Amino acid sequence: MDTLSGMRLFTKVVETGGFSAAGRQVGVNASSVSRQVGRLEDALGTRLLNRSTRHIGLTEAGRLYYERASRIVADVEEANAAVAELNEAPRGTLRLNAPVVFGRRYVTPYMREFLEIHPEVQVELNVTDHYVDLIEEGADLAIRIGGPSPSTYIARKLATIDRVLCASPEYFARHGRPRRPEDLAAHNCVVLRRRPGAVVWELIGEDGTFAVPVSGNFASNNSGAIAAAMTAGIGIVLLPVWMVGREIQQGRAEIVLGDYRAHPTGLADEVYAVFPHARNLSAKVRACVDFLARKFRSEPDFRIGVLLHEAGEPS
Amino acid sequence: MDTLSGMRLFTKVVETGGFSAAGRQVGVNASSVSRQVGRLEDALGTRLLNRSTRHIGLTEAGRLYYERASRIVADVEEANAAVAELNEAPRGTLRLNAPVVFGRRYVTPYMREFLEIHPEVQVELNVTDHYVDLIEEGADLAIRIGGPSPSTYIARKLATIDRVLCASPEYFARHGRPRRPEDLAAHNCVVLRRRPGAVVWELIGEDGTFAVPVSGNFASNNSGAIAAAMTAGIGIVLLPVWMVGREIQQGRAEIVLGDYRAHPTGLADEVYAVFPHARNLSAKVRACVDFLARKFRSEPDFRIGVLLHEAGEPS
DNA sequence: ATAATCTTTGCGTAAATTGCAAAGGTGGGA
DNA sequence: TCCCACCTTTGCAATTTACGCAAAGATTAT
Repeated sequence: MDTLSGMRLFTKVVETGGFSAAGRQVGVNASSVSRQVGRLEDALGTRLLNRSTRHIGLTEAGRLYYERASRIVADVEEANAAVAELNEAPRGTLRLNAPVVFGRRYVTPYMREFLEIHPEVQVELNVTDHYVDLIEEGADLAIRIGGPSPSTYIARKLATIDRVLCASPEYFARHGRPRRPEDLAAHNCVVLRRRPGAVVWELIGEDGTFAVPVSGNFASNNSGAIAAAMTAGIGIVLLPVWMVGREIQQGRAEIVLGDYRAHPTGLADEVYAVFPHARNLSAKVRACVDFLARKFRSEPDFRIGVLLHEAGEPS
Repeated sequence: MDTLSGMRLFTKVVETGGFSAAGRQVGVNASSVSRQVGRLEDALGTRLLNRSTRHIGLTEAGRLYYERASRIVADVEEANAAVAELNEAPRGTLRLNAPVVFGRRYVTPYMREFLEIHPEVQVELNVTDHYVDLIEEGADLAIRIGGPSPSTYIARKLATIDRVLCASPEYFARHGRPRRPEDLAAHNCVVLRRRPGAVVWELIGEDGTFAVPVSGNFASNNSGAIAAAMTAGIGIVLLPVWMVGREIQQGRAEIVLGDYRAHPTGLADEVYAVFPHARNLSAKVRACVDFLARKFRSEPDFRIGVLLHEAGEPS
């Protein structure tokens, strides 16, 4: 039986001085009140109320129980209110995980505005490139690039980031520029490879989609290393624009095949917010996810457009 | 839904670190635990636990709620224990009502032993001959003589008190003694009369039952006044032995027709314990009622025997 | 790789609860 | 003094709710 409901009704009966009055105030039939209080009494093994048709009197046990019950009922309501209040608006500590480089560039800077919008939120940002289990870590939210996440979690895509083909001017000076997607097969391509196997770059242009098997004498599972290899002149890379934008603007890298777009692979060009289950999602997590999604949608660093204009190539 | 049960299970889950473990400890199916906690979360509108198949993690709201919930659960158990403790043995304040004279003679004196037997009981004795409503008065128990009680209450008969026919020696000297029940009709009988109407004394003897209409030039609704009238020599009375025992022993009254017993009328010769409803009767009330019933059963003042022996009449 | 364990959900049955109506009873007003 | 309004309780039928079992989906340890 529902002890708490019985306690609530019991206190109401005591306060209103009758079963009918209590029922009217709570909005249930008087018979329900009678039965619930009766059940409570049976569960306690004691009579709490002495009833006559006209008056209600508290037993000694009833007096004893009433004081405790009314406090308990109040405590429950307070607990509910506390939880509700916590979630009616973003509030509390948000434990956030993000990759090192991406986080430093595109999460931390935005947090200033997020904290201004939600003054009752405290952010605890944990940057790491290692995979951490959200629940074990006690984290609320993780920003992840690429990889799939266990089905225990919800992954919401925050952004798809354009990737560009580029290499250093030095490389192009020595090996020439590819003019068509197929040309890439003959170039030294520096690929991001997380697990053994062939790598295929899929390029989409006005003249169709091209899947080009690429290879080279350098590969890595870390896109930062790929970028460094590109800067070092090792070969052509296909990287998210934010990773190579600065090099391009500074002339240390040049875009090729700018008319083509890379087909998203989910390896390095999709940004996800990962958090435990969507049902009853806390307001702070929802707010942060929405905030980042909005910001990332208009983040110029994720789009190739600007770079092409600056580089002088037609989009 | 049963909020309290949900809270209890939620705290158990937190403490045991899993739904299955909690279920095993409480003795319910793990699915029930899952659903109850889920219902609680839905009711609160917040997720309390982050679950993976292996680990359980508290949400911030969960942490907040856990502290309150565990305290509430403990409070409820304490409240239940307090009430149970109050009733596992006679304990607490017993508010007792009794008639003035009868109470002074046969209740108060016994209370000393009762209080020694039940050291945790405090008795608050209210003596009055007025009818008081138990519930309005806040009383637990009333000792009543005779009268019926409203059906709201339980009336348990504690004793039936023998009544004796007697008058003062002076009266007998002037009017003679009745030898047969029928003789009473010719005597001046002092009757207890609560409402208008004829009074009939029913006497039961070895030779049969006799219903004798009696009358006289003095009547009252108060048995003390009847006794006083008898002592004053006004006439013959039919009174409970305890009211006239002393007078008989001191020779100020003499028994007649001692071989006959009065049929109980419920006017002055039945002692009741009256208390609200028997279900979930508190231990202190039960103890007191049982105690008085036991005492009254062996109370010599209620039996005619001793008086007859002392008076020299055969029983 | 396999087995064991954990959470969740579908499903059928069992139990509990609710509102309505009637009964039994009390107190105030005419 | 009688009558009426109101109170509490209980029977009854219908609805809602809860429970256990079994299976699914998934992860960890052997």
